[in-house]
Amino acid sequence: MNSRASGSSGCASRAFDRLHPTVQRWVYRRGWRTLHEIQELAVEPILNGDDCIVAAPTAGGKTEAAFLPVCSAIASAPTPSVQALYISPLKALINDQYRRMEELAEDLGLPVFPWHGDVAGSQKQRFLAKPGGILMITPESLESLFVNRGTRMKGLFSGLSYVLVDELHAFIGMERGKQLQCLMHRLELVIRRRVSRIGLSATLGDMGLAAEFLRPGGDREAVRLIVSTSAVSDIVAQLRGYRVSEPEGQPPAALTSRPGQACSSQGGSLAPVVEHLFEVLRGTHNLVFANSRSRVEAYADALRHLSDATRVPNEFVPHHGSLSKEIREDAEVRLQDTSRPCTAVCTSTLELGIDVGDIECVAQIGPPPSVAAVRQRLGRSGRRGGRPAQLRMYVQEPEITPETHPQDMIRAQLVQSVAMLRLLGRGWCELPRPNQLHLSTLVQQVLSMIAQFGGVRAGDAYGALCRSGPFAAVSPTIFADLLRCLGEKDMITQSVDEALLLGSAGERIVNHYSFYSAFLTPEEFRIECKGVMLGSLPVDTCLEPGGYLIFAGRRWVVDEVDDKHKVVYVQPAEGGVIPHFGGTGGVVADQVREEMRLVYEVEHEYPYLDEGARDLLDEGRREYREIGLAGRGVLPWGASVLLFPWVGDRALNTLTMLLAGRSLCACRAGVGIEVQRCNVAKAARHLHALAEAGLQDPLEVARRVKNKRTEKYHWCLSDELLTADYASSSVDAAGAARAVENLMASL
DNA sequence: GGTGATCGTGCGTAGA
Repeated sequence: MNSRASGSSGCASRAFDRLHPTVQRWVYRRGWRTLHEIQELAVEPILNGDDCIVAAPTAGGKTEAAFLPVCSAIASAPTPSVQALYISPLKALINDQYRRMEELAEDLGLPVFPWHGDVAGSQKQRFLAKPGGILMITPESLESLFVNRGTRMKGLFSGLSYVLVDELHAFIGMERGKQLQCLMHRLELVIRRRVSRIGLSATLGDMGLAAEFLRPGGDREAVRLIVSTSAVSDIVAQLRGYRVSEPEGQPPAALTSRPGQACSSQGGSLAPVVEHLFEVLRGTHNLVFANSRSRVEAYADALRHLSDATRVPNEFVPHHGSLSKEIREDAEVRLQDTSRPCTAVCTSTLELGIDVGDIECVAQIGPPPSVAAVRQRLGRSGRRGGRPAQLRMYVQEPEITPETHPQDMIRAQLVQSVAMLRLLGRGWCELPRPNQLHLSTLVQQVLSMIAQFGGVRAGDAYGALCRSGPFAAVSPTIFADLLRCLGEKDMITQSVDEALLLGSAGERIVNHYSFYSAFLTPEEFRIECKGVMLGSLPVDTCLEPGGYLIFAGRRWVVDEVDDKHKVVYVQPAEGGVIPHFGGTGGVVADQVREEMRLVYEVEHEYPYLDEGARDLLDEGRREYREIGLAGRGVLPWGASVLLFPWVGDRALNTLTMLLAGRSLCACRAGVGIEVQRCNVAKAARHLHALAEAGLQDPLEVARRVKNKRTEKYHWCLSDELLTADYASSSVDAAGAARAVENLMASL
């Protein structure tokens, strides 16, 4: 934290005066001359006990903005129970905040307890023996307290005054976010009163939605929005375009090589981008976001190879979620070490949480997954000294041949990147989808409530979780159906006095520690070399003894595969294949596709494009016109018809399902839909019929989808409930209707 | 004969 540059004498201000004298002294001792704007603004509403959202750029002093008034309030009225509960999505963040809070809390005589999976049992016992002050915890550990200390919850939290949620945006719209809302609500139910909630966030697309998330069903206006008005530093962006012989979307598994040979990625499609990264990033500290773990491995390997070939020390390290904790921490330490340059090639692991030090430049390879992600990633650069944030984007498009599909000819990846930069410039970013049922998480919460109380009446569970709780979108009928399903799977039983109890399957699940998380993690192999754990790979990866592997930025040969213990033993080698990590595609928003159409149709120059990118954009626009897309969305293509309605992925998928439901051979093709064995007249007839039929029932659409089991407790649900859950999360009937309208208008 | 394809997060207790 820097000292504030200000000429004012001391910190005197109305807000400062309201802080506890010990907190004031702590602020003086840090050498701060003034409070940050956000800290000034937060004091009053937090001391009033209002629900608040504190939004400010990274390193903008948000944590102090919340903790200075919170500590002031609770230090004046000590109780023998937790007074402030801090909830974080990351263990690393808890460790970080604990270190930052320790001294202030000690001055105030407030105990602070970190509590997560890596915290020693003895420390947890100390808290349970003498609870008080501030508890810093993950949602999963809080869930474990409800399950294992159900009867003690009231005593532990009876004096609770504040709940703080860090990185609020990381929860909104996720299963974990629904779980968090339940935990906050169940805490209030157990102590029988409202507790002030404070959400901390850097990136929020819509403050109203964030307010609704923080206090679901409450009055949005009652949530105080405390937003920093300090200018976000300027962005210096460059978008470079490349033509490659293989499409960028090529499965990375194709990047293979034999021992002694460079990976084909070296001479192939990665080469120009790798050479440019090598040239401009060496000598400084940077982050390169490569979108997938396979690509992180491919680029880290190629950059290491180029360093070796030019006989310079390698400055490039990989960082992603499948690498071991040790390898990731090594990369983090190297990144923070100012004495020697380092560039991390990473996935979204380095997007939030961990302090990455002073970053010169953020590079993005391929179109970013969302505008929100670019915003978050950019926040990692130009943090100090008011320098503008530096963004370098790289897009690779395939050479056009007679076989090239129109979806590649219009250079959609490049145009999507431009569209996203335009939206970023306007301050827009994606919103989570509201009103999702989240039935998998509801299953978890029902089981957790039974464990908490040793049994619960169905009506009480419905009241707590749905009627007055965060599952307001769940009707009594759906809830009753869900309980019936749980009964059939022996997850729950009903006692003679009608209380719900855990069944034998339910007992087994609730009593295992894996119960506490709301999300699912696939089974994995551990990758080990000479007793050192390198990381993990999904079990469906084909690994055979003698096979080569690129992992953790190095090359290996497989020694032995231990199927029983799920371990793969490897040794250093010269050859390698980029492994496949699995995963399903992301969701592009409606606004991004609409913006793409504008980029095609409005001849605007973008000064941040390099020659290659300008060339590709010109070519994309020319092809867009030549294949007849200007003002038109239905095109003949050989024996097929292509549809380009310029809507987001949910709407596009819904329309594809509706067309398939009319016995058409429809499938997604890039940013559009391909209908095989079809002509324009036939497509027009079907579109007309869909327009006539009006808005489709999302349940009818979802019913036809086969693989709907995607979340943790989906296996407990009936087809009908799965269908309802899928419809609420993935079907966009209104969007599909809009898509049909767009296409009809262009006919 | 075949095919596409994001990431990330988390974890008790009792007993030896």
